[in-house]
Amino acid sequence: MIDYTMDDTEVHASTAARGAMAEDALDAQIGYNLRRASAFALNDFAVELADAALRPVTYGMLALIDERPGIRAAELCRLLGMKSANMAPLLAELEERGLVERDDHAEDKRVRVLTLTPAAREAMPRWRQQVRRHEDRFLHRLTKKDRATLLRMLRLIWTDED
Amino acid sequence: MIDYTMDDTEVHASTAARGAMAEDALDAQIGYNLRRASAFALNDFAVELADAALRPVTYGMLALIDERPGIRAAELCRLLGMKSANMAPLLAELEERGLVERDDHAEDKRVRVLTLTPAAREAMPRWRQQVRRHEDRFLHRLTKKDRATLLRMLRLIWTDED
DNA sequence: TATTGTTATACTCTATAACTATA
DNA sequence: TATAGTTATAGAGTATAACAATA
Repeated sequence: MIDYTMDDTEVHASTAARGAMAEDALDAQIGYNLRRASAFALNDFAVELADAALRPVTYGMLALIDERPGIRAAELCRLLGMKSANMAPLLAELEERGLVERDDHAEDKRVRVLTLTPAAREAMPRWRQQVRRHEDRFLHRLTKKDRATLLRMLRLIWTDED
Repeated sequence: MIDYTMDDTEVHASTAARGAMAEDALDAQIGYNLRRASAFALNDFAVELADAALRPVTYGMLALIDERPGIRAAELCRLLGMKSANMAPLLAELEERGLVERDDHAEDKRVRVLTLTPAAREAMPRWRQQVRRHEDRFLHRLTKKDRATLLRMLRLIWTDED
């Protein structure tokens, strides 16, 4: 059993003097550190995928369409936690760039069915490799075991399953 | 030496068919899950602190000024990872709302020295309690030990120390 | 009536550039 | 020259509202 109790000497003098707990320090808040870590990773992603002109959101869309070819736009929204109002212009951009195809559904005329173009399918392995490099870079201080633990905990935060 | 080979049974059929590794699945990427978890927490923060009209960024500013009264604006920027160009209007907003005081530095006339107003100092304990409630809510599926581990790993991602 | 997808619009956060006042 | 702070502006992400077409 590991003891994670905060050492009182780590409490900033001025906060302790006013009775605020170490638990309340901004540095001790997971939400704050989650936001900083996410911002750090987003920034690193932008650097690594700059030449591909892919941002985390657009890469996520491509990756999921590649994993589930023929997926509906509404389903893509649901899986990525996006509003369809925000998805529409991004799909238009990816279609314009020749990466995504939007086809009519056979039975339901409201539905748009999504697939990657051959060009995008061909590029995906290289983009995936860049993402792997990006992850290895911003996670370089975490062991493989750490990373698996982190992944599990992050999923516990935002998903309902497991 | 640890074996990091992915179990083939976890590979989604359609991706495995095209030779993509499970490691490459969007769901398996820490960056993606970090972004989703952070977005989830940000949203929950907004709900909990809506009545106080505080967002994560403005709360962070108040919390740090409270921890380090008399801090310089430039130092606040550095600690929070913000550009001074973005900090300025937020400080103006908080001053306008009677929460922050901006005073001239005694020796260096360029510097603005920041303190909480008595009203803000009085309100901080309630806001801190709301933040604790928020953290307990979005982290309810993580044990205390999990949370300490998560905190450590998030810091390893975005900070240089430790 | 409900769902799919779209357009329009607004807000927050972040980024760069240009500027001033001061060191 | 360099630093502290400000203003202006633009981009990316996300939110709601309103709408047309279809189920």
